[in-house]
Amino acid sequence: MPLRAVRPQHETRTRILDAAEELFMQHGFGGTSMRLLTAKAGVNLAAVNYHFGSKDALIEAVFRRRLDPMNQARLAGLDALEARAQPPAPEEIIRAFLSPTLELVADAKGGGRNFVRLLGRTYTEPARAIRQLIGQMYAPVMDRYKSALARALPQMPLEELVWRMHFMFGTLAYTLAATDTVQLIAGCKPEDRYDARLLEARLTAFLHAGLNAPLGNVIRKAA
Amino acid sequence: MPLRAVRPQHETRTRILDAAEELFMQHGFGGTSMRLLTAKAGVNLAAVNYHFGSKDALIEAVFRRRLDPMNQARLAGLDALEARAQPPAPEEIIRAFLSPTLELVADAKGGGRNFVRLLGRTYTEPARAIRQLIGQMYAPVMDRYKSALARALPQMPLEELVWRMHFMFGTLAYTLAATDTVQLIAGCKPEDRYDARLLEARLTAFLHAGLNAPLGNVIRKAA
DNA sequence: CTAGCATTCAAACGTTCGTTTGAACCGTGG
DNA sequence: CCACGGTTCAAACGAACGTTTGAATGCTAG
Repeated sequence: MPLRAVRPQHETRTRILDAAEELFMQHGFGGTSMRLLTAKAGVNLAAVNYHFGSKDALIEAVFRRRLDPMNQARLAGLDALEARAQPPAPEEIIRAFLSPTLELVADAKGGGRNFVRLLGRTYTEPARAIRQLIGQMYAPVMDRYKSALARALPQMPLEELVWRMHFMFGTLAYTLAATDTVQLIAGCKPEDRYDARLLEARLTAFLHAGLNAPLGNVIRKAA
Repeated sequence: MPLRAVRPQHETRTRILDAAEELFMQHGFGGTSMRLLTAKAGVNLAAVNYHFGSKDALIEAVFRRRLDPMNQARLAGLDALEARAQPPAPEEIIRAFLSPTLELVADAKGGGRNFVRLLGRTYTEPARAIRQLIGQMYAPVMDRYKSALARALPQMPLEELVWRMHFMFGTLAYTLAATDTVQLIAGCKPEDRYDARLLEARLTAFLHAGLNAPLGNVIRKAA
């Protein structure tokens, strides 16, 4: 069993996944044809169906390759926080959730940045099957983080917490997608757009403040 | 010049716009075929090309019908705030921006809710032409609100303000899209999902806190 | 060396897409 | 009454799509 054949064995798969990640980010799923995709990957048109079965299965593989490790890291980060003596602060929990994503943002060469932008867009994907796929992959993570935040913020009604997590998630998703549709980011220094450390500091400050916003108005209106 | 013909004159156009709004929201632009669209609208297949010229022009018309009045209302709201004696507070500015959108959320019958969800998704639309269209329609509004917030928060660096506006916009967009990809909203009372007053209270509290988050960490990291 | 297997390849399949065509329809003004 | 402009209609157009096919290729094991 020679070793030299181990890598090239899956090289075509990897080339397809890399090309798909970038093209899906640029043009969306429907806007990326198999012909364009295989041409960019430098493989035959039939290679996608041979290696993945179908275009839909390729889409799923693109997400699984990045999202499974990312969410595992999120769970591990929470495990580490909860293993300590004192209970984790809300801000620490937010950071544990954010950092696996922001590590990908910092990874320009490996294509992680492409994937993160793709992911940000996919949260609002119309195709039901894709939304379901993402939802399934996130479900255990969201459960754990919801419980952790509920323990860290015992004074907050669970329903309000759920909404604020939703807001936080939206901020992250939109920031990552970073399509600059509303031409805001155009007004900031370009080199800051993908400075992961700076972005993390800005996001954490914003989200932590939002999560801990006073409850007064909401409770009064909800009553 | 008989009056009875004035309304039916554009009935086909309206029927197409209504059907397009709902189908684009459900299946996206690429996922909505002209045949499905015209069937739902109860018009002939060729009607879209006759009345709008092309599918792309129809997409633009769908957005112009709702977005132009919405952004005009945003500008009018800001005018009203700035016409008063004392300068407007940041929270008031946020509310002036949010309320035209939330009025559409409350409009279930007229299809405004459909449009708002469509809009939330389109901020992250891969197709460049559509993003540009939305960006153009938002540009004057964002300029005015950026200036207003900068005056209301003189101590905040402009660059930081731009990022926080970006975060705020993301929160709104994702909340409106409300695809529940991450299965969070599933955990809240269903009737609250479209209670515009409740949503406005929750959003305003969250966004106001985020906008006024302490600057310490960011400035230190940026130095 | 050869048989066997995984992979690659060019070509074609049937379907669906947005758009166009030219005739039919119909209320209105001359 | 007729003729005309705006509108609707069924039918067809060429292009692009995802997928399938069957032969060619190249490495591996016996």
